[in-house]
This record gives sequence, structure tokens and C-alpha cells, in this order.
Amino acid sequence: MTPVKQKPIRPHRPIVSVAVALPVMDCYSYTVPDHLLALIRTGKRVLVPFGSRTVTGYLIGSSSEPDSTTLKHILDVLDDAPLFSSAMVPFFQWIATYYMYPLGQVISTALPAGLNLTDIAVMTLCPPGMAALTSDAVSPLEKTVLTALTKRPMDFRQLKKDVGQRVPWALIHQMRQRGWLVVERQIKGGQVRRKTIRMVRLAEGVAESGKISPQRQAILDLLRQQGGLSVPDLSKRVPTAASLVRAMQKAGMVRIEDHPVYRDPFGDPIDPDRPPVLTDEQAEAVNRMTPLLGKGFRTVLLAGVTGSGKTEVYLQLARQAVDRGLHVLVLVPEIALISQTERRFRARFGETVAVLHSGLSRGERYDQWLRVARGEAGIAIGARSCIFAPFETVGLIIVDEEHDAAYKQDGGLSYNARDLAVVRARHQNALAVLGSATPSVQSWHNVAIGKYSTVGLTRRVNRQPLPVIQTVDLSQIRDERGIRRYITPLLQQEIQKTLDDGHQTLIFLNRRGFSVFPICAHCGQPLRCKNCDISLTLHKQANAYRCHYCGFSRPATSTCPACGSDKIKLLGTGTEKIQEAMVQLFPQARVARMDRDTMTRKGSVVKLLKDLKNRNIDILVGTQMVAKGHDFPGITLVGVVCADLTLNFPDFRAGERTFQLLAQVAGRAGRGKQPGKVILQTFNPDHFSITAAKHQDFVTFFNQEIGFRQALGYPPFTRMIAVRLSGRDPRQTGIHARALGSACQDLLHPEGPFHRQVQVMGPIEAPLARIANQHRWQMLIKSPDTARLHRFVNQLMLGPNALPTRRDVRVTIDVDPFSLM
DNA sequence: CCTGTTTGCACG
DNA sequence: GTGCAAACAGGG
Repeated sequence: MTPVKQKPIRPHRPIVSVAVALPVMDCYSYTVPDHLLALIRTGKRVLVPFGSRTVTGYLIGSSSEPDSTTLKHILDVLDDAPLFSSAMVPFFQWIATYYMYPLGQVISTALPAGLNLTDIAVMTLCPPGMAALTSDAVSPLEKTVLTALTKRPMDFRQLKKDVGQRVPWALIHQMRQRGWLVVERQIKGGQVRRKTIRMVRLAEGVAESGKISPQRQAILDLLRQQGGLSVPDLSKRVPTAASLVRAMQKAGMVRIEDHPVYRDPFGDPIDPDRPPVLTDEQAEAVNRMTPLLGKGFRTVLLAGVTGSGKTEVYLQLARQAVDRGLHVLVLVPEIALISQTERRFRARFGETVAVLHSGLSRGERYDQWLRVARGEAGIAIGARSCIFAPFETVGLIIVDEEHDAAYKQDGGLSYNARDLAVVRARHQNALAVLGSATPSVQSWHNVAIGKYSTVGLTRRVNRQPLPVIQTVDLSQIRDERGIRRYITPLLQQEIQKTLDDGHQTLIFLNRRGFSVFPICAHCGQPLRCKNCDISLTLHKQANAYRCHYCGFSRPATSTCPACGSDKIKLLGTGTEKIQEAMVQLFPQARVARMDRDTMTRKGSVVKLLKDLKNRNIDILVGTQMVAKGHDFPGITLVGVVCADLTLNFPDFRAGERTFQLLAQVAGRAGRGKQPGKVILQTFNPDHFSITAAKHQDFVTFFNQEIGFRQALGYPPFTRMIAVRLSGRDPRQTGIHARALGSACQDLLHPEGPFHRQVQVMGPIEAPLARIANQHRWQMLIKSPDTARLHRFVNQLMLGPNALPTRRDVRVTIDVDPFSLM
């Protein structure tokens, strides 16, 4: 018998698929060392070697494959519980494909920020480097680098900042070879972690040892009564507890354990409320949608006029879903709104609500995320990124104010949360409810072609009438000067009447600041931003001219940079100037302002809303922030200073935006017992966007607008992808843009699949050709055929003949762009 | 022909 | 995103 040499038999070994958090289009496979095997789960993060570096990756699947190729091992598992379920993986993959964005970075965008680890190169000075510094065998740049490193070890970024210029990698490499410095890889990041508190318990079998201090005795007594107590709780009774328990642990009297806790993002507790009796229409809406729960994918557009009580419909529908054991996801446009809707959901559902929005600290966000991931919350409510809330399954997704542009993310992964809501609902066989008083053209088109069904709310709750809207033709009063140019006699008169009646007024102007067009009275040059192609806005409160794109500012005392004159004429009106005019015209009134300048501080929105509710404000001046879904029962008059600002934007959606904004802001009036009135000042009183807004009549608006969209080949009849280029050097950016443009023309050749199917517009310089010293070009690609459009751009960017990427020109892809500026 | 620098590629 | 190798330009 020939002896058989026994090898350890391992024909198959566990292999995991990892998406790394880097801009790479592929996923990578790794093997799992034995000691980590038990920890492997889809949705956890892992630390992996990647090239010569160590980076964070996401486990998106595992398999067991024959031991053939040589794979690297994962180095560590970073989470004790998954951050998302495996059901999310196809959703993430869909997003990566649709938005042409690397899967790992899609997941990074979805997850709470601040968790990931990466290694960075840290340079430390060595003795020979020290010696070289004093010799004269060093170049000037080497000398500055060495000098910088004498202070402390630095990474590349710090070094660049300290030295004040780019340091070539080759130089560092050389210095390392000479032994002047060492480069080590340090793992950094992961600032956001679980918060723990120290829990103190009695140690087992602790005998009465007789002689102990009264404080120690007090602690023991407390623990005997209450079982375990946290250190902060103990300190309330015994102030020195924090240090005492340490000694007592050494003495074997108590045990101390770290317990993970959730940070509390909620300020005051909210009193529970009871569901009110629904109006017939509301009840009908709930009754029509409830049977759709748990019955597969469906999208319903809930079209309800302003003040018709959509939120109550959401609440009761969510109740039906929760009672059926379904998870609920609620999206609202932005923080100012969240406070209200969030409060109502928390009042109704209490502990089971998780909130996810940018108003939370990173740690709070992580904790809310974990509560959802671990199935401890049944409802998640938040802004656009909440669409990624890691429920294993979702039964109902509600998108409030679905038309709102805030659902579209700019920069990075440019997703639209409203669209993703429908996609996620489809993936999870859920009901998606899109609600709005002014549905987007896109969504109403989907109703028209039978993709979505619709439920309507045509009347306000308590039967308040819709406000009466009166237009004032601004072209009739062109000769007026000063305040009267923008506060017409009729508006002034109505405000006075409202004040006399003790009611509140809302004045809307979609432009913040004092003067948006400061111009030199001597030479006629407007004051421009030095980094952007845009004029500066004077902010009186901040006493400075500011750029609304890059934040550049110069003092309000500046003279004209062109001629040195100190006579600056302040043309163009913003909310600040309107506020000042209100104070002048109505000295007895209490005037407040709500825009991005006044609402930055945490809690300022809540305070303002409270003041408004308690009638501490008579006149509120604001930007579109005031148009968004707030319920101000005391407001009976709304004044729109100039309705045309959005109408004249160079964007095919300008009419749609104007209609929505005006209908929404008008809807703020007359929500209480008193009927509302709206004074709408405009240069285009007969434009259909404005006439339709008067009656909140989105169907009439849609029927007009859809004709234009069809005739001009705009969405929803075509889909668009914007390719944007930006770079510091205007010439190089232009060259690359034109190269990309001719690559498009090559793809469009008559024998190819894209001929006459895909249309390329541009490349052209962007309407705002320079922002923050970045020169910008763009190209719009559109097609009636979504799949073909995506194939086209895929070939353009990633195909075999794709242009090589350049480091000095950034190219980004924006699928379904919103802003074409 | 050698060397310092830029560019394209691949990362499991 | 970055490190590395190959291509490249520039000077001896």
C-alpha cells in the first residue's frame, strides 16, 4: 500500500466580493482568514489591501470558489452588525449603473459620513535629514520640506499646506532613499463610533466589609436598590462617584461595563397626539391607498391643494402600514420642513420613528442609522439621503412635496431622491406615494400615460376657501422711484389693512441680500466676484459684498475696483432691502426675515416659527424658504414682490418652477379662520405659469407646458444627461471639452446605433462660465430612448475609445440634470 | 544616451 | 485615489 500524503483538504474556500470606497468601476474578490470567518456578513465594512494601500470596502456578497487564483486576504471586519441588508445591494447596483457612478462610492454616499478608514502616508524626519538641513547639499525646496518636518511628522496634505506649494512625490522618494525621512502608512478616519457609557453593578458576593467611607457605602446602597447605574446617574447622587467607582472596582466591590447607547438627537419630548377625524376627501384618499399596501409595487400621486391636509393622510396611511408590519420611509424636502413633519410623526408614532437629516451631528446620524439597520425603528423620516435608510424591507415610501428641487443632489452622486423612491419601491414591492399641491410635469406625465395612479384632495380642511389672488402689472409703474418700485400702492394698502385687522403678512422675494446689483455710479462697472462670473450682492447685516456662489466677500466700504470711486449705486432688490422698506413704511409693525442668511443657526427656524405662531411677528419677509409647506394660521396676506425672477432663468424648467413657487407661496395665505388674499406683482401678468398659479391649477399649467416640452424635445419626452467639465486653466478645459464633443460626433456616425436617436448639444461654455476660479463647460446629451442614451454616454466615457482622463480637467456626469447653469 | 518628469494603467 | 512602470522630453 503506497502511503498517501495527506494534504489539508480545502477544495473550496470562502470568497467575498468587496466594493471599495474609491473611484473604481469594478468589484474585487478577497479571501477570508479563518479568524474572521464568523464575522463575515453582507453589509459590513472591511479593511482590505488595495494596490499598495489599505482602504475600506463594503461586503456586497460572498461565495465559495475553487482555490485557483491568488487572492489577497481581508485584513479586518470593521462592523459588529451590518450597516445595510443584502436586499439593498441590487438597489445600490441599480444606482451605480443608472448614474454611472462607482458602486463603492454610491455606498459611501448612502452611509453616514465619518466611519471609513484609509491609510495615508505620514513623513517623519530622520537624523540624517536633520544633519542635511545644516549642510548646503540641499535644494531650496528640500530645505523648506525638511524645515517643515522638524515641527512634526506630516501627511501630504499638511505638508502642501505648510510649504505653500505642491511637493513632487519624486522629491520625497529621493529624500527617503537618502535616509533623510521615513514614510509610514497610518490608518486614519473612523472618527464616528458607537457612544458608550460606563455601567456600574455590584460585584458578586460582595460582603459587608464593615469599615468603608460613607460615600462608598452610599454607592453600594444605591446599587443594591437599583441594580445597575451609569456613572453619570451615580454622580448625581454622589458627586465624587466617577473616581470612587474606579477604586471600588479594583477592590472588587463593583463591576464596570461599557454599554453602547444611542445619542439623543431630539430636544424636548413631544406630547403624543390622537388622530383627528378626517375630512371625507382625506378618508377617501386613505381608503383608496390602504388596500394597495403589501400588494406589490405601485406609485400613487397624491395631488392635494395647499392646506388640504396631506400630512394627515400620510400619517394615517403610515399607521395602516405599521399595523400590517410594514416599514415606512418618509421623505421631506429639507430641514426647515422636517422639524414640522418630523414632530407630527413623532407625536403620532413615538419611539418607533428614526430621523435622518443634515441637522444631526455625525454621531447622532450614525445612531439613527443603526436603529433602522437593526430593526429597532419602524418609520424613518428625513431629507433626501433618507432614501437610503437601511430597512431590510420597505412597504410604504412617502415623498412629500415631490416636485421640490431639493430632492436632487448636486455634485458627487447626483441622484434624485424622488426618482430613487420609486425605484426602491419597485425593488421592494412597495407602495410609493408622491404628494404635492403642484406635481412636477414629469410625475403628472406619468399619471397621463398610466404609469402612476392618482388620488386628489381638492378642498382645504375646515372648508377654508383658496386665497383670492390679485395681480399687479409692474410694467405700468415703471416710472416710480425708490421703495415704490417694488412695493406698489395696492400692496402697501393691503399690508396696512392686514396690520389694522391684527393679522399677519408674508412678503416673498426669491433673492436674498440687500442689493443684488451694485454698480459704480462713476464708471458704470458692476462689482464682480474675483473668482466667479457673477456680480456681488450687498449684505447690509454682514456689512459686506458677497458672492452667492463661492462665498467670496469684500467689505461694504470698498471702492470701485475699476476706477476707485466710492459712489456705488445699489441696484437690484433682495429680501434685506424689502425688510428695511417694511420697517420704514410700517414703523409700528414687528418685521422678521427668513432666508439662508438668517436661518443658518441650529434652532433658528424653530424659534422663528414659534414667534410667528405666537403672533410676535406681523410681517415676515422671506425667500423660497417660506414657500415650503409651513402652516402659518395667522397669515391672511401674501405679497409676491416680483414673480418674474425665476421665469427668466435660461432653463427649460423655468416656467414649471415659477408656477410651483407661486402656487406654493400663495397657498400660505388663509389657512386659519380668516380667508386669505394674495397680491402678485409681475411684469408678465398674462404668462400661463402665473395665471395657472392663481388657481393652483396644475392641470391647466401642465396642458400648456407639455405642448412646449413635446415641440422642443425636452423631458419628459426625452431624457437628458449633462456632461460637465471644469478646470483651472480656461484653455485646457475648452480643449478637452471640444475633444469630448468630437468624440460624441464620432459615436453619432450614420451607420451606428445612435444616429438620429441621440442628440448632442454643445459643448458650450456654461452660462456661469467661471465659479470659484473653475472654468466650466458643458454638453447636453438627450434622447427619447433612455437605454440608448445611457449606452451612448457609457461608450463615450468608459468605452474602448473613451478619451483618457486628465488630471487638470474634471469631468462629471449628471443624469437627469436639474440646473443647467 | 542618460535622467528627471509626465502620463496611463491597474488595483483582487 | 495613488503608486508604479512606461513613455516622453530635454540636456549632455
